[in-house]
Amino acid sequence: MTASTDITPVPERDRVPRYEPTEIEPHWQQRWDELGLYRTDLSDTSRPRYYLLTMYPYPSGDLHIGHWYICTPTDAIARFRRMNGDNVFFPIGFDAFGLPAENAAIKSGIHPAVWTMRNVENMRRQFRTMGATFDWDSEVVTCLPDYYRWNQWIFLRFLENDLAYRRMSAVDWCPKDQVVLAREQVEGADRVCWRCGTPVVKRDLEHWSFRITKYADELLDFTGIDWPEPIRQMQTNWIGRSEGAEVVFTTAPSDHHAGGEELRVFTTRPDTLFGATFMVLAPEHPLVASLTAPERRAEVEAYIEAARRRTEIERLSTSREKSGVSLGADAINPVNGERIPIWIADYVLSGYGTGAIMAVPAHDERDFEFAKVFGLPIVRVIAPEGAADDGIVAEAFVAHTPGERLVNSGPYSGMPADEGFRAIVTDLEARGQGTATVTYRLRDWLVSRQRPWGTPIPIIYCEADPSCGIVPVPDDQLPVLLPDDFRYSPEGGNPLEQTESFVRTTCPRCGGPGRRETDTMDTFVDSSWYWWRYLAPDKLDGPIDRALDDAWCPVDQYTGGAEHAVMHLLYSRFFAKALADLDIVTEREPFQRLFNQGQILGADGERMSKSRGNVQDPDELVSRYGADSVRLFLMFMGPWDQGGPWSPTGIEGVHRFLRRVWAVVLDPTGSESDGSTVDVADGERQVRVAAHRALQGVTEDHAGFRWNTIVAKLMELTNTLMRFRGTPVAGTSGWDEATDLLLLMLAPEAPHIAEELWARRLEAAGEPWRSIHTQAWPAFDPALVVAETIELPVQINGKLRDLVPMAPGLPQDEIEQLVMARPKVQANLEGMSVVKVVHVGGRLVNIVVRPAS
RNA sequence: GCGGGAGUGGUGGAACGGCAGACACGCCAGCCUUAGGAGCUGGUGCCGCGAGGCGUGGGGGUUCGAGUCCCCCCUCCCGCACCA
Repeated sequence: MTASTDITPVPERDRVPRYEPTEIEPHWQQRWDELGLYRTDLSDTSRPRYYLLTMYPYPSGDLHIGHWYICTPTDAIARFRRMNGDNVFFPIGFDAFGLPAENAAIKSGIHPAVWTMRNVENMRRQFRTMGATFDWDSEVVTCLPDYYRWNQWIFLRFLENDLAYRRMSAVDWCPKDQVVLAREQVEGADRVCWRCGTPVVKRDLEHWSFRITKYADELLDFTGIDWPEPIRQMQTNWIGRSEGAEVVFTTAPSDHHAGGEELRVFTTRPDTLFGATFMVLAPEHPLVASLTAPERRAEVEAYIEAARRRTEIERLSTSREKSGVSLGADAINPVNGERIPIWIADYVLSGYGTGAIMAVPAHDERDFEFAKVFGLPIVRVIAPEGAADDGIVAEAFVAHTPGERLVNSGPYSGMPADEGFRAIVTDLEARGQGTATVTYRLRDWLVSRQRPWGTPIPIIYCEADPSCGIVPVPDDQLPVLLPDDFRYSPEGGNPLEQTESFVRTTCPRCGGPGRRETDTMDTFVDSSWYWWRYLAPDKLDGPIDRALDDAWCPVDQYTGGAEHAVMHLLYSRFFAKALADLDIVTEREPFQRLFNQGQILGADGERMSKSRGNVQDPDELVSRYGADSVRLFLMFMGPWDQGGPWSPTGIEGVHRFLRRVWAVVLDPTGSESDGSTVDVADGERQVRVAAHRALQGVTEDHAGFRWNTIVAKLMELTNTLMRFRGTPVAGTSGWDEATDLLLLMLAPEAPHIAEELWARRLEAAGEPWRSIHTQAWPAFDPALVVAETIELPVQINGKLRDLVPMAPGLPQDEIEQLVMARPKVQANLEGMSVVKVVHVGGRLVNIVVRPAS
């Protein structure tokens, strides 16, 4: 009371609170949640629908920065679409079956279900800190029976419609642990089991498969969907359609072999049939054993054994020297009756085509190399126009050229290659020795997994009556539940096999004893239809609500990692087509528009994984800088489809930016000005122009998800506002307009700070609160974005020489007059004669000159 | 190896075939502050005192003009069918 004069009055502007993201962010997250701002009314048809889907995560335990990189820009899309008037549905869930839970179970004895659900709990909590607008009411968790029973239901429908079937397939097998190994569980160049170091072998097992190849041609057709070209190309190459012919060779009789067996080969070049100088079978080909001459048996068997240890990637490598073994038997070429030797080689795969090829070394690079290594004959049968046929073939002639003709091809010699192709196939067909055929590289989808943590395949093997055989579990007995008591035994194998309570059952057909199928489904089955389940996660009488499917699908926008370019995205397309044929859904393509963002790698440039110890924990960044800064930083890093190594350098920059936004909005009169006087009207115009130009750019950038340039434009606008902060411009309505636009533009990307500042401005203006996230996206004023004067770049011979200020839109002759009058231009034209002057739409002038003679 | 993508300052990156380096990080200088891992102002591709020259992984080409289009090569990333 007495010493009041000693107290320095606190200046007005010091009362502006600091930007404390950790205080405002949880507040708004809670508020949005309470208001149900992002719970989507799926029955609302008054607004255009926008189904925004992002690839659901595996519940590994903790969210890492990669999840933020996928989810937070996607959330910005959701918020932007809402501001543009759409009814946005943006769900999330968990891809909850998979290997890591099994590994944890083996290591610590925790049941995979317990481990998984604990992780789900934790990740739900972490997801909330993103400030993302997920509709949690629609969540699905695929390891829960409510979800996986419908995998089983769909499997049974596939089975009924011949889309699911059993076949033999080779898998990587650890002989010691008695388990099938995933590719990532096979380590090193010597291919040993990750757990025990035992060399891995290939083993043939009976497997369930889905008949995706039935849809191969339809999957090649991307009409009507808006997908990135590289992804379409990768899928197209993966499907690998090739047109050609299946040609029937016959085995020739020999001492050890009676002959007369059919040997079918697939070739894309039946026109080269006369150039086939040997034949190559895959080492796994069923006729190998009977064709092998006794004296060659030891060598052949050793080669087969070696091939079975190789990966497909190795076998197809073109950099490896070709290897192979002759069987000591011949085949007869159906076009000319010639005998050619039969070899086996690992570059021929049993799963592609017929597992056998006719080798035409003159016209196939691999066959050419093989022939060189083993000294086999090379006969040219296609000659480019005008080529001298000297009989020497220096390299395989593969490319098609106009005017190429068949040579050395009996009656077909002289024909153009494409005509020869057709003639040979027609003649073979007439004699029953060949047919025109289309082959695909795509193989049917092997869905069986010999693992305990997946959807049980709903099949029972009857042990009482052989006529029952393989019996599907009736729908009313679904779900086939996973046992909650299985144990990993030290002997290995699939624990389900050892769980009597699971395996022992009764045959649904005869009531006798039966064994359950212990294979579970590939987790890609779960992820091939989950977006439909989001629409009705609690539906009890079927997997998919048809009315909601019709109202909301296909998904308008799908976002997720490019590492899923082929498999997940192809399987999902297959499901849409198969389910449409079964009349379960309507649309045949699941995702209208696709965007694949890049991957965030560890600081070491390697894929982030716990085992590498290069995982970036976002929680730490959030507690230090706030979610908005982390979101903005991830968006600012670079193009979204690029990804890159993680480096926190630079997060300070976006954080500083948000602090400047805070200061500019809450404290526009703060005295950071340099004191020079400004023209208020001009300044007001400048901030309005800056705001509307930013708005134009930001709106455009949103269409292409160019977050980095959006953030840069908002920074530029803020920098402009900073220049006028503390000047009378800050009190004008133009300033207010610019700050409002800044906040509205910032709202999708940095939702908390935008909401907080918006609320404070409303409060200061005495208006009732309304969320910035329900405001309409503003429209820019076209009159403000056109330039009043321009500086026209002038080039001489393509090199920049001058910038000429002028009004925009002048006619070419006036521009030329102004340009030619410039001293710099004159100086550069000294001793030159002008060849021509190129005008580029009033944006640039290039004067082409050469030395005057 | 095959298929797809990417290489731009010290760093992340920007740039309808038309002013290379926007916007940031970092660094340098100055200001402000009792203080700063705070804030503000200015500078910053390389060579050169300068005029100017050189510059987008390397080499060729198309074009009045190329980071951008075409061909060859190098490096890195993603996928290759049981990781998800």
